[in-house]
Amino acid sequence: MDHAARARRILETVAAIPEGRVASYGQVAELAGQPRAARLVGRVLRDADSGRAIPWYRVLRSSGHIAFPAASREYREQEKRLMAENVRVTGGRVDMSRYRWQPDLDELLWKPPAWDEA
DNA sequence: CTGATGACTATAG
DNA sequence: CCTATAGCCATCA
Repeated sequence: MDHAARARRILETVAAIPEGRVASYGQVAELAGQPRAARLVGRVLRDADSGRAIPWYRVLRSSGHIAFPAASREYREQEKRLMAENVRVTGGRVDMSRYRWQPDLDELLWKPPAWDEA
């Protein structure tokens, strides 16, 4: 599989993340059939963000932290978009145990997070 | 070819 | 929670 194909699969995976849910770079890489290519996911998103309308903001570090510097414009943009989908972001961090996207199991027993404020 | 560089991650202290 | 280390993968000087 060449670079273009790998990038395409990564973008498809990111595009599949449902609204109100998030995934880590490593998780996206794995779901895209490329374990240990977390860094590649970041690079692909970097190269693709101009133009396409993929939900890049639904991808976070495994810790749940936004990958951009807190002072950056990207950081604020990502935080804003996530909150707009009811994804709680506190201190630049998202509770992964709560918003992590789980493809298979998910479609069956997940109910929309109309809440906020535990 | 070699070394440095990231939208990364896991493991130790 | 924080820092330090060591892997990781593609790109670039």
